[in-house]
Amino acid sequence: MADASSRTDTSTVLDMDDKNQRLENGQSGAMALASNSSDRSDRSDKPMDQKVLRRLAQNREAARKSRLRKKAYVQQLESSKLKLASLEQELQKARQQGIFISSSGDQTHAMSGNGAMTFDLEYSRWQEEENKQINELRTAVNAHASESDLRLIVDGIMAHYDEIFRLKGIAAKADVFHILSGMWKTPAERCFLWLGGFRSSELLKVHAYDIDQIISHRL
DNA sequence: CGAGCATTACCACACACATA
DNA sequence: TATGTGTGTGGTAATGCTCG
Repeated sequence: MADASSRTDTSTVLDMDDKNQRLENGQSGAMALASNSSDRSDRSDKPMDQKVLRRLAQNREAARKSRLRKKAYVQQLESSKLKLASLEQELQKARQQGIFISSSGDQTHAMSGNGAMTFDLEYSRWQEEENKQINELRTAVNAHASESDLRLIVDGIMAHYDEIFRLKGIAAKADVFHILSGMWKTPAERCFLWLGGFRSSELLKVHAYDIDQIISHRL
């Protein structure tokens, strides 16, 4: 099929050259149409001809560009489709591996392995979505979008952050050490946390009072 | 409101391929 | 080998949208 189309391309290019030649020689249908219309209005022949020819040429070019844009859009959709299929396959594989681990002997490792892996996958997807939303917000601001439109986007971003807290909650139940270690973060995030002097033990200090209460209650 | 532009339907044409 | 069919491509006209 590709072979056929490429050959068609060559032929149509040749065809185009031929048509252009005819156009230049004034033998095309367009020229005939222009001359017919100018016959009807025999006041200003040349300006009309020039105007019609210019319009035809512009429209020809516009149609060509429009088709190229459409082709690029379709190609982009196709590649997105392939990428999505590949991601789904990857996710499926990861889930299967998780199930496999959880069905093996050591339940502690099984849960932690599955939870951590799932969270890492979810987090990378969350980050992709976050980038998209930030870009959308940036575009809307640059385009001077209305207050309500901006509010909608910001609300979406806030909801998106709620989602990561929810995911962290689930992941912490499965493997709290994975979440505390921060190994799921990007290198840049880890760098900023290091610069800020963050230690996982800070979380214990924050909850020290609660922990005391729980322990004393149990005793 | 008119000019300019983008998109799309329709058409003609060329080509590849299948089939009688 | 002639012919029918499917497909790709480009030109033109019609239409809708935007902008000054």
